[in-house]
Amino acid sequence: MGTLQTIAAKELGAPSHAVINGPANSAAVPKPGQTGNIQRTCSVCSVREYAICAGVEDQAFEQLEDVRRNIQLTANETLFYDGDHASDVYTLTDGCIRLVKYFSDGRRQVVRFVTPGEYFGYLVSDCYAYSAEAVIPSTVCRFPRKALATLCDRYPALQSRMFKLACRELEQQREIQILLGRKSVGERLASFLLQLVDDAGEDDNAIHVLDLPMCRTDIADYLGTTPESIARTLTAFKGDHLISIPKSSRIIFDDYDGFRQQTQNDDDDW
Amino acid sequence: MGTLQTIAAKELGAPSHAVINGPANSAAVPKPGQTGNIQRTCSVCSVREYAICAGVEDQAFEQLEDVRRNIQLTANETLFYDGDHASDVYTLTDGCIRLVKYFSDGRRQVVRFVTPGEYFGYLVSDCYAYSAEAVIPSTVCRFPRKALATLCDRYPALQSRMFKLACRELEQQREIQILLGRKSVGERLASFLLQLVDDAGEDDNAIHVLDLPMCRTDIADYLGTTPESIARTLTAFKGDHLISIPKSSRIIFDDYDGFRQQTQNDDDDW
DNA sequence: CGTATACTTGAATTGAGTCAATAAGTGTGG
DNA sequence: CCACACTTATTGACTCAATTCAAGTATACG
Repeated sequence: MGTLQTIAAKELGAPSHAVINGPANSAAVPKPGQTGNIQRTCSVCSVREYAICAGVEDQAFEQLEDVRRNIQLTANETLFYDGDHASDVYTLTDGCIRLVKYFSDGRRQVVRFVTPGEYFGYLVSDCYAYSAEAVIPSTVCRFPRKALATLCDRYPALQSRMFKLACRELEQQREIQILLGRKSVGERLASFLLQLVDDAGEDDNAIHVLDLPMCRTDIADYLGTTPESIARTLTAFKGDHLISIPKSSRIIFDDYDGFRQQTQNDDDDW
Repeated sequence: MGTLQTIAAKELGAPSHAVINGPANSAAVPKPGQTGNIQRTCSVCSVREYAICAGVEDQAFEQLEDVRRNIQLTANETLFYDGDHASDVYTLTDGCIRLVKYFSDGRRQVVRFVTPGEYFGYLVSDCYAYSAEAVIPSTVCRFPRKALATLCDRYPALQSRMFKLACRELEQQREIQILLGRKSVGERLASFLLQLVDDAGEDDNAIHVLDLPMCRTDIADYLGTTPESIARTLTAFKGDHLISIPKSSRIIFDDYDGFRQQTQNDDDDW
């Protein structure tokens, strides 16, 4: 199963492996595990405050810093493949990653979009159950799973932090399950977009603008539908004066409260 | 319909809360939190070997035993409601529990079926995000969340055990996401049934027989479809001589290998 | 043995998918 | 800056898997 998917991914013209630590290596195609010389320090890390690293004792944090490596990814580059031996855990520093599962017949399910500060790649089993691909140019922070496990043993706070994050992910995952199981395409898309603005938006009074990093196909494969349906539904929202779309990657919520209704109601003027 | 029943039950002022600790109390209606005198001991617990309690140091185990309470549930009884303060974590000892989310318009999504040995109810947030209802008469083991958290602090192995179980659940959850997002009703049902037999079946050579604890409506609400579609799909499988259904709750896999194909193929004679 | 509940089957309807064509971007090189 | 190629998004017409609505049948239970 995993094998087939991996093959499928590769047949689609898989891009080269990730460039690790930037400039010095960027021309070559380094093997995973190779390290570069531009190691960004944690002190300037944009997600320092809410990634795994947050809320962990100083000592643990320093040791985390020691085992970690930065990796740069270009758009659509694959970080790891479904079925690869799961040797590392990652935190996304910058950009956007899609975790995706390929079927042998070409169907694809985007399992999760990872946003900055979130981590991914931890498992019970030995192999990744999905591929990780950069949606846009991205930077991730890599932790060897073994080293992380050792640190978890030594510092229960880290273990507990990872547990909490896993639980939160489980809760999010259930939301998606509900979307996919019981909601119409319109409701799914509305929920999805709202989650994105609400996560991004700090100032509530500001005009609600959303810049989508991912394309329609990615969204469709996440929401269990097709790019055509996504386009149609967006057009319908536009027709109801709920949103406007100055360019395909930007959505402005003209009637934010009205739009919220779309999460539960689909029975309007379809 | 299961849906109406449960909603009705709730609106009518809720069925009595679970009977705690069996026989001595079974006539009365004890309040939650009250304890009875028939406290089954862990030593005879059927799931001792693979529940949270497994693989934990003796000392931690003894303390776990101290904070736990058994609770008996009758079929369709609700253990806790969506939105209740999440004060406890549970392990299912015997029976089957469905975790379910209700929409205001009557739609329902079964989020998970809990089988013996699994635990549920742990969260980051303060309130349960779903209701827990017994599918059939069931027994659960209740641990106060706070006490469990304290034990986790003291015994990292317990923490680590819970983390692993959460990760495994996350993996299962992803499988469901794929089912709901990209598979046809036939594929979903086949995957679902196979997961149940494979989990239950110890002996591989034996005839593959599956006794379903849950009704069609529950299955439909889990797989994002309708009871009618479930019935039709089962009939189709029967027509293809893949299964037989001596009674509605029992499925015999006449052509187990052929049936497995149905998880990925739907392009036969529909 | 009747009544409630769950399950199955049939017929009609529809939301969303498929296929196909057009439009709008995006990037490249002259 | 424009022409060309290429990718991504939108729109339209048609189709179909699955839902809905409506009986009918089986099964369990007091």
